[in-house]
Amino acid sequence: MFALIDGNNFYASCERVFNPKLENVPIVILSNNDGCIIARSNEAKALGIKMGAPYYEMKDLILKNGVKAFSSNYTLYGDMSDRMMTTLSQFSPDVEVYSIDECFLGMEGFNNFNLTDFSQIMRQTVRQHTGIPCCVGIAPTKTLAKIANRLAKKVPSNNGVFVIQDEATRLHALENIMIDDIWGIGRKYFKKLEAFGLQNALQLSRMSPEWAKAHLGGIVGTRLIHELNGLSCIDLEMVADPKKNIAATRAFGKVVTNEKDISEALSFHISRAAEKLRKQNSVAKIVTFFFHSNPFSKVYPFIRISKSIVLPIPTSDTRKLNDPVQAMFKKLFQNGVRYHKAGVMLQELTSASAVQSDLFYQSDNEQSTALMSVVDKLNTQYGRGTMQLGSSGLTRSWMTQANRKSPSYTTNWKQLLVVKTDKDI
DNA sequence: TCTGGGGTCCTAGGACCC
DNA sequence: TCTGGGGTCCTAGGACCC
Repeated sequence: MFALIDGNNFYASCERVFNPKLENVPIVILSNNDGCIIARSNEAKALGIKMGAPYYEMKDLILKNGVKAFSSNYTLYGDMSDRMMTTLSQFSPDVEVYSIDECFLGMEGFNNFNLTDFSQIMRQTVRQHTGIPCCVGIAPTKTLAKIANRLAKKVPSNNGVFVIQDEATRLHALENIMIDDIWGIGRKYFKKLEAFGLQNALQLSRMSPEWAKAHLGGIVGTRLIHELNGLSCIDLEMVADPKKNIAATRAFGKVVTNEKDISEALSFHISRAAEKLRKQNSVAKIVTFFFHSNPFSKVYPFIRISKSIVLPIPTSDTRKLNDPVQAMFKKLFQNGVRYHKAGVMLQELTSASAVQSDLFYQSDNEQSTALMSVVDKLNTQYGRGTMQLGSSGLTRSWMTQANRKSPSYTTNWKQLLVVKTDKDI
């Protein structure tokens, strides 16, 4: 059996933990650059504010209804996530942190437990330790656990918990889940399945694995049918594999036209990506950079420039990643374009401890490794950007907008919550 | 005016090997 | 007239997830 625990409206709930005035008030969280709506409280959902919608399209609705909008505060959400996962790991030795707000627990050996009561205890403990409300779904496969979680959340009488333990419950659950609510069915497959006359998960579960193989992406579809029928095909992944790609990309806070700004942005993004790279103790063989104009513009043409550079020897040294990119960038930059976004991707990552040496080029030497390690330590201790490449710039007029960000209550001494007594008021 | 960022896995087809 | 069997690697593209 698998349990899936999922924080309710996670980002919105994180904001509420430190600002109780937001309780029962509609709130939305905006994407980077305050562009799109990426999380909503139940009240905001009820107003018809759509997930992923551009903020400006929803602005009227938001102002009219007193909806509070926040820039995303990933420092806060990441730390709250850690707290939630730490709390949950007390309940089972087998933990898979699936995303910032979700975690699977292995329920092997819990046969003699009343799983519904157990789930309620988990919910209460997470709420007490972190302030985050969550729901629990338990079932014999991960896909069914996802479905159980959905029903725990959707049907109020379930009190935030749903357990699929017997055949009758499984059939009942499947019948009450629409096709597009199934884990692994996205927009395209939804359309396709609809065309076959399929509406709910029960109908899909009765299709043959061969049919699924032909119509739902081969092995993926086959697995999905089995999972719906209670045959577990997707294991718990308790140890996160190192990333195979690392990216750092951002839209600019305003239209950028000049070479220097984009050069700075690329240097800045390379520094961020290299930091992530070193954190997982990897080195990169390929660095790709790109910059482009606004793909949504109806007035200006979409222009995208990108280039992949194969490094002579894999590295995690920010300078060795940045230098060739800057050199190539100078050759590729085009004047007269209204640029919107830039980014870098690191690819073909391998372990830093197993770098193949080269007859002509030296791998990262001791000085290089030592320098990067000092940079990382200083930036951890004294804050991001304490040490940086000069080429990342200082004023950064191109920087992403975040005009509605709440304080980093749990990770920054200067932004701690201040509790006022009656006297203060 | 204004539209995010970061990932994964799978398949098909081509080129090539013995 | 008649032309095998088994495999790898790479890339582009398509789908999905949060």
